[in-house]
Amino acid sequence: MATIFHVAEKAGVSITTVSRALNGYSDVNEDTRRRVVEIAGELNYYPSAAARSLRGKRTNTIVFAPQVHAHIESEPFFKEFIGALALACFIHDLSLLVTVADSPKDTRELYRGLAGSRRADGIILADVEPDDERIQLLQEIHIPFVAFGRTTRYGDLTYPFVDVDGAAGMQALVAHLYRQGHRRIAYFSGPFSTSYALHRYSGYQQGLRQHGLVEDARCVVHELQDRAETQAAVARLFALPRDEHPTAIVASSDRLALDVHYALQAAGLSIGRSPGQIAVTGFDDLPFAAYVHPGLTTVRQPLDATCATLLDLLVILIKHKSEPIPQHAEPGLTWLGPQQILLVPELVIRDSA
Amino acid sequence: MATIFHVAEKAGVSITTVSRALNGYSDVNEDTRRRVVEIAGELNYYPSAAARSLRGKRTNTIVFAPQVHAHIESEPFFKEFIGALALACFIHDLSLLVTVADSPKDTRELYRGLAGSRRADGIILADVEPDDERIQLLQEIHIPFVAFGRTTRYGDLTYPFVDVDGAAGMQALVAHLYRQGHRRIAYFSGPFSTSYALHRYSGYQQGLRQHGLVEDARCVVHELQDRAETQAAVARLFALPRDEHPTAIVASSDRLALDVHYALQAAGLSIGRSPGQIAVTGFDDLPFAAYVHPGLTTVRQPLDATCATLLDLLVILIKHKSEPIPQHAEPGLTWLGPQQILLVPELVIRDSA
DNA sequence: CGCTGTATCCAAAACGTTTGCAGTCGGTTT
DNA sequence: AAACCGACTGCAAACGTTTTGGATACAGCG
Repeated sequence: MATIFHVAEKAGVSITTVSRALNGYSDVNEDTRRRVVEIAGELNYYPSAAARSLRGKRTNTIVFAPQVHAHIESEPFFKEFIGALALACFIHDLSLLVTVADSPKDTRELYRGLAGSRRADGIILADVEPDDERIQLLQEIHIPFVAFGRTTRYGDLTYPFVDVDGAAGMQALVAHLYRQGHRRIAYFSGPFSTSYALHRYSGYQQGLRQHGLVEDARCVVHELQDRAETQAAVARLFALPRDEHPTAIVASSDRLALDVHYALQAAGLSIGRSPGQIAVTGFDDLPFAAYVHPGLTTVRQPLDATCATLLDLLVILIKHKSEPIPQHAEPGLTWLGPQQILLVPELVIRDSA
Repeated sequence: MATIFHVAEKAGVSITTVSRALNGYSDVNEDTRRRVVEIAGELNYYPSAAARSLRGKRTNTIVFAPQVHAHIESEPFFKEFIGALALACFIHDLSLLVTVADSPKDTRELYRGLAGSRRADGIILADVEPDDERIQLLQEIHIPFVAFGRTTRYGDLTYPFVDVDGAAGMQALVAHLYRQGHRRIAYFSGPFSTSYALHRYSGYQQGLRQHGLVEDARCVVHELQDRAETQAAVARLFALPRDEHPTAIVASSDRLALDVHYALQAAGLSIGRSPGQIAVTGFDDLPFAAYVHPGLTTVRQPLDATCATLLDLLVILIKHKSEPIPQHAEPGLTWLGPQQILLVPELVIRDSA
């Protein structure tokens, strides 16, 4: 395997010159550089990542370290997320390390190990919980990180995050349903152990208020875990007096919406936007939201933009360490704090509502 | 940040002893070891990954390097795959690097760079094409790798792979349909640019032959790309004379099956196992196969077993470099060659067939 | 008392880079 | 003529480990 020595020898220069030539320093003769570059190519030379990160203090690697098994609810979305993140990393010329740990204890240990072994320059967090202890841990450890999602008490703490405005998305959804004539809108939510579930629910509530509707406790179901529970909840809904049946069901995620979808179809109810049909909506715009019939009306999380923003922020953090961050304005993007960005999602109207 | 020197100093021993104590060598006093371990803990010491892999020749990292954008067809499955792979890596105590490249040219460069920079000990390939040039490249480069999937001419070449027996899966599916009374079984396939599509198709053909059925060219559609094409193909199927309508449609993947599902529902046709309904089957058992109504009958790719096997094989390859590989027998697992393993998939019967 | 064996420990080399500092060599300024 | 400058180039240190090949001390043995 070729090292910098081989290149230096063959080019008849010192390793210093090879290094400088390859790294684009200005103090090397243009002819020399060309020769070095050519020979490096011939020899198939690539600098050793290990040596490089040992010497310089950078690994050019970031790690995506989700809590797996935390909530099955969010799994399908995070698989999508990884894909988008990998692509964004490629664009930023970064390597992406993916780690998972089973238990919270493992997670703590994992993060410490990651930081301690200097395996990565920064961490991307996801699946943030309402009062997520990992954030404090990472701040103590002193490793650059950006979270995808907020704790609910983000007012107190300042830590960098990017989030999609779940409340705004839900409001848009409710507004859409209201325009379509719906007045009895049910809400199904997954567990409140992730913060986005809370934000989305509060968006639903705000949406109702904005249109003068009142929340009907019998039509709001929380902490839904699996399909059986969802099916039972749907059954309860339609066991209400006929004139109190909801005409639309808003679900806190696409996965849950698909469960609702299934339950309605299994119950022989028709889904859609026409009168007499039940409207169903989701959140996330997973690829499979378009695969059911009728297609699921939902809110698209701007995955590519989210990942790009996450990385932008993280890269800045890594570079500046603790210097202040420049805040530039951009459309579709709100700065909540110095390192806190909110992205607005987009309504995707299909046939289910 | 604590280094081995700090630990050594505080423990009053040399760095050699610290290293050996922490790595479980036998020639260090048990008392000393305990003290070292304790102090390492206090100091939050973790060995530098860079230094370690610079010195020892191992990174304890493997890289998953799929060809992205090659075929959208296979995307959803590979997102699932990453998740399973990450978990398997965690179990093997390996780090997982995920890289993607857009173009084949980038891919070549990416692989060379990966090997040249010694960033990882081995590579996991996926999405193997019928005549995949990457395999030759990797053999030239001389980096341990295992492919998930086969080239179609795997007879000639010997390279390590793990694959799920698509042909066997399809045969099981056809047999199941035959038992259910189906005699006119259509086949829809995605592009033949991936080898598994070929294997699955040949399994379908074998399945027909085994039951004395003959392939009807009008009922076999290849190279289906998007939903519009699928919808058109379904329409053509049911434009045939009534008594020549297929009673079942076998799709080469779940994704495609869901398109068929959608097309049938949109055409007002009923899907299911009862007489008069159209049966639909898929392949992969994506999570969403269970989310449509009726649930999709399909063939489950044993994802966890696949990833575990891939890693087992790769780890052996890394350790032995070029020594012969021990071949141990196990249920549900066939050795095609010295480093070539075939896993048998499992039929998952739901309500769509 | 010297020799061998065992249990423990350590110094130093090596891994492949990047970079601070110092050198060389023409040409230009004072 | 001396001093200086700019453009290049090279030496050697440093990054944090693991490992090789001893050292040291102490016990048992003849």
